[in-house]
This record gives sequence, C-alpha cells and structure tokens, in this order.
Amino acid sequence: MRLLIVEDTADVAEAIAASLGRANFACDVAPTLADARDCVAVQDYAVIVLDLNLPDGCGRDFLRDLRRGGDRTPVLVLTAQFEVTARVGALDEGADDYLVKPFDLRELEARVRVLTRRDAGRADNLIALGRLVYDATAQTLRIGDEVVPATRRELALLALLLANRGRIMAKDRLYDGLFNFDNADVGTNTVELYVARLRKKLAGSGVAIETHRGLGYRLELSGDG
Amino acid sequence: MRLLIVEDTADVAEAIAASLGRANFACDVAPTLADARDCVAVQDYAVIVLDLNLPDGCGRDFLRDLRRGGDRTPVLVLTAQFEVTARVGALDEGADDYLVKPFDLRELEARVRVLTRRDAGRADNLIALGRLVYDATAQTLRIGDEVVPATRRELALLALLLANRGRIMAKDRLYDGLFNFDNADVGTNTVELYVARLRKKLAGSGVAIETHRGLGYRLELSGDG
DNA sequence: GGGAGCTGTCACCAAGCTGTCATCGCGCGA
DNA sequence: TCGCGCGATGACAGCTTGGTGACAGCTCCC
Repeated sequence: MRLLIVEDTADVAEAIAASLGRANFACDVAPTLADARDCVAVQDYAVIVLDLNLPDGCGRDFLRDLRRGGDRTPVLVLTAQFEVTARVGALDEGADDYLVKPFDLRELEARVRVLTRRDAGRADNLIALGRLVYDATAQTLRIGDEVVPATRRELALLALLLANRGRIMAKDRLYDGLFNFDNADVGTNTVELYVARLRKKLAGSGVAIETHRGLGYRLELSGDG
Repeated sequence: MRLLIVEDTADVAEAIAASLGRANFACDVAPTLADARDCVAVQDYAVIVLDLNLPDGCGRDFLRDLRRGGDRTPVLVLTAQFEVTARVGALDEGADDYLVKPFDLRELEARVRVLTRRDAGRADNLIALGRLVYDATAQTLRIGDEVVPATRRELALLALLLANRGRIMAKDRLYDGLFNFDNADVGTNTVELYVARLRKKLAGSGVAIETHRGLGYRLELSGDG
C-alpha cells in the first residue's frame, strides 16, 4: 500500500517513512503543500499523513481542497500540542484522525493501519481467505496453523491483492503500490517475479493468483486448499 | 477510449503511444498541427496530449482554435522546463492539465486517466444489464455471481456496446473504438470475429448482441437470462 | 569484515491472445 | 426460387505477454 507523508522537517519525515516502510508501506514524502498537490494529482494513496504547519501554508487548506475535489482518501493529521482549534477544524474539514506531537512511531503505525482497513471494510488486522491468514500487524503469513516465512515485498504484494480480492488488478497498480517514486527505475518485470515467488508460498493455501493476460492479476479461492 | 498525441519527435511519440496503449487507450499520433487538425476533424477523442513546440506552429494556436470551435475535449499540454509563460498561457486558453518535460510515462498515464474520469464524471464504474455486470475498474465481466474471463479486446468491445446499449452501432464505429490508425490494416472482419467471441461468453446473461444487416450491432436485453 | 538472505536484472521458454483465411450459413432482392 | 453479398465461425500461425531459473549487487546483522 502506498502512503503520502506531508511533513517539512526532514528528519521527522524520514523517521516516519522509515517506520512505516518497515511496516511494508511504500511511502512518498512531500515537504511542501505544492509537492503534496503534485503527488495526489498523479498517484492514489491508501492514506495521507498530513502535518498542519508547512512552509507554504496550512495543511487544512490542502485537506479542504482535497475533499472539495471529491477525494475521500483517509487523512491522518499531525498537530502540535497547542493547536487545538486547528485540530478540531481539520477534523471538521474531513480529516479522519489526528496525532499530537510528539508521538510514538508505533502508535502512528497502528493508526495508519486502522485507516487502511477502514477503507477495505474490515474490523481487525487479520485477513483470512481459504486456509490463508494474513496478519498485518505482525506481518506474518499463515497457511492453516503453519507460519510461512515471506519477505517484505512478498507480503506487500499479498496485502494489495487481498485488499482487492476478486478484482483484476493491473500490473501497473500493483507496481504503484509496491514501489514509491524513489524506486521509479525498477523494471516492470519485477511484479511478475514477485507474483511467481508468492505463488510458490501460497501452494496448498486454497488461494490462487490468477493471470489475466493483458489485464492483470486476480486473487481468488481455488480448489487446492 | 481513443486518444490523440500531437508530438513531432518520433521516438517520444512512440513511447507515449506504447505506454498509453498498454493502458488500453487507442492512440493516434499527429506529428504536425496540420495532421492534428485532420484527425480532430474526422474523429472524436477522449483526451488530446499536445506538445507546444511543433514544426508548423505553436500548439497553443491549435488549442485556441479547438476551444473557439466549441470543442471541449480535455487537453493535456506537454512543455519544456523554461516555457513558463507558455504553460500559463495554455492553461488560460483551455488546457486541462500540463506536464513538464522530461516526465515519467506512468505519471502521464495517471493524468490522462484523471482527465478521462473527469469527463465521465461517474464514481461508480459498474454497468449492469440483465444478469450481466461489467466492472470497468476491476476489468471483470460477471454473469450472475460468476466471473467470466474475457480478454482485453472483448472487454473493450463490451464496454463500447454497453455505453451505447439499445442503439445500433455501425461496424465502423466499433472498429474505430477498438483499433487506432496504426492498426489500420486490420481486416474489418475482426469486429465480426470479436462479436462472435463475445456472444459465446454472454450466453445465458439475458443480454444479446443483435445483428442488423448493413447497419451494425445492437446490445439489448433478451429472453434467455 | 564477512556472511546470509533479500532484491532486481537478464535471458530464455511457454502460453494464449490476436488477427487472417477459408468456408459455410443466411437474409434479401430480383 | 435463385443468386448475391453480408455475416458467422472454426482453424491456425505469429507474436506479444507472462513465467521462471540463474546470477549479481546490496543491505542488514552478527
């Protein structure tokens, strides 16, 4: 899943991106409102993490524009202790959650996860399908009672496919969800590679990744569970 | 969906057409303003991608003429880094978006998609008729609860017929929607072929493709659902 | 500093979509 | 009723697209 972090303080942004990156999110960082607008214009994000204090304006303006444009992407607002009215205002204007600085990175990670699953209509961080169980918090994949070791990229791909199960996902969309702008030069072939690797690990899970030539991939129940 | 790419540098145009072609857009390339005028005279486009620097004039003139003629086709302008005033001018004259060269092809594709969505103006990508449900986002065709695998061309044809359901569509118009000028040597027979293939997959859907000799095809409810 | 494992590239192979051809069926006008 | 022409459809070959093994680089951890 792909996230946008709108934060001007470089080391803070870096810390957030590193933390969420370890949680298997592909993160883009925008240090200004202008950058943020460019990002949302060309990329769909699962969640936007938005600092209110930015060099070229207030994050609330950005949020308001976003909502007026019909964009319903979940937004988590970061505020300083004293910005109470700004915080309230942000929620009124369409923010989905907020966090007061300084905050624990793990808490941020948890709240971001809550927002991602809200969009998928789930109540917890477990996704089960067939004999397969994916735990987004622990970042583990189980088939039946057995834990199957999987790498970060494999899990990220699985999360994307699970969130869109039954639907054909174009390779481009998988690519966008797996990599951020920093990895822009990665060959498109990589998606196929990770599909192949993930397929091996899903053997016997009752879940299969179907290929639809020219269209994309689709995760669905199969008979082999 | 059919796009026009107005760009004189052959390899750039080719790269754009290839990228957008993979995204299921049928692309025509016009290397000069004169060619572009010929194209828009005979064909409706979903989006026009317009380079400003052309051998026989400035793209802004073309854009201005287009708008004066009442044409509202979304236009995405390509500009060089230093052409700031041209960029602003293009927006004033009716461009819908711009991209500064050099750009990422995926970014172009994303922006083109935004423009096509804006024009369609519907958030719901489901089209239902009889027992048939076509999901344009997921690129899936369902009959009742069962997903019927279909290829890109078949889905493109179905989308065209659904968008014009109840109306007779001339074979030429179907042909234009499925292929671009580069595929001009494709036999006209192909439309009939894909109609036949699609018919097989629509069996039992309560929807039928009627043949109207000498006129074209028409998608309509039938009794077999 | 070294090793293990993850990551992404390349090359080659396989699969199936695509479009052509040929043949047959069918409707319509004479 | 016959003939013509448009449309339907099965078979096939080419080519694009995807699958996969091997390998090299990189990172992270010890």
